[in-house]
Amino acid sequence: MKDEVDRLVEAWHAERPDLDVEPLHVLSRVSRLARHLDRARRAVFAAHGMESWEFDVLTALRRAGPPYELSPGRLLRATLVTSGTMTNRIDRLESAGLVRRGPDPQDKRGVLVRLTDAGRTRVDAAFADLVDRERELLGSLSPGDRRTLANLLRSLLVPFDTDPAA
Amino acid sequence: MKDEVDRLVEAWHAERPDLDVEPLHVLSRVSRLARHLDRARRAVFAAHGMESWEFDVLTALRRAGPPYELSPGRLLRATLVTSGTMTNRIDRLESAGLVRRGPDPQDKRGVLVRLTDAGRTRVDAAFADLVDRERELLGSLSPGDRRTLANLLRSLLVPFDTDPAA
DNA sequence: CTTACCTGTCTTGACATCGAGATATCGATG
DNA sequence: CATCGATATCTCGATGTCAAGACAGGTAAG
Repeated sequence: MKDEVDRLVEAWHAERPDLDVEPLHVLSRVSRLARHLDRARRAVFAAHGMESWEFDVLTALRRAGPPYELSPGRLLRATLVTSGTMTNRIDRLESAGLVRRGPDPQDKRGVLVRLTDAGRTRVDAAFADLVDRERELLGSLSPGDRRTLANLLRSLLVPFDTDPAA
Repeated sequence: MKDEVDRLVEAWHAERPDLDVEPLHVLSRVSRLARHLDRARRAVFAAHGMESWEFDVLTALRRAGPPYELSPGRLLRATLVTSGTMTNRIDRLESAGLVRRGPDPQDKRGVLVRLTDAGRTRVDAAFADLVDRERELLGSLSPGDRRTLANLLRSLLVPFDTDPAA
């Protein structure tokens, strides 16, 4: 069974036989799969009247555990967006009543963003549906394959997660 | 060795012990890796005075082989963007002299976008550097691991590439 | 205690993308 | 050959994101 990336690599091989394009087999698939995943997730969130970016921020707070509170700095590192983007996201989530901003008692420059009860209810429902949908998408893989895949991906990810300059 | 996703899964397990969050081990890694990859690619393209979106379009044309010509419709399906986005991209690439629009002799509704010589030179140089950089990023994996990883990713990708509704 | 640098958050301006709709043409059907 | 749905491309308005910089508060060294 071939996918689009197989066709892509064949085309490159024909056009640039001087190059070894083997890395594309892994990394182009990662990018394309991520793109498809985004769409699938968007569909799940839409059923909860939620956007992907809202989900990203709310889950980061939810994962933190009680009192569901993180600084904007920690949120932007958790979601891999810039500070300007995070300010904008928090503004809108606050308007929607899903989070609330408060001062950081330890650092007068700082702010703490806390999940409201309404926010927690919303994110819990959406997350449960998301995990279900993702399990479907993994349906073609055996449990052993899933572990193998996760381990291989981890070894690619570790350099990025340990060295922010990579 | 743990990565951010291991920490993420542990946090979810502590907060939502009622859910089986095992799918995240694979799919969250795919998304996060794709995000890091985007940044790495951006850095490579910047060395060629090129943006990621330019590269995406130009490589699609380059891969097509002589005469390096595709319709906007084929280009948008190859790059997974909407038609409005593709119109905008072609406009700017045409202004930059990297592609040229012409009529489709077979279909009066249609347009054919062709790579100029300048465009071909630019994309060939950037692509060679990109493959080199990607090979570095795969450095931690043995050739066998790379094949395994590529095969597992393919099996996740096939449903999307065969059934556009997925 | 004060100078100089670093950190955390927010502001601003530019811009690429999306989504819906408009227009023109194709192709199949009767 | 007329009709009608499908297809190809483009237009337009709204919006989320980024990059760079502003600003206030922290932090360490002299």
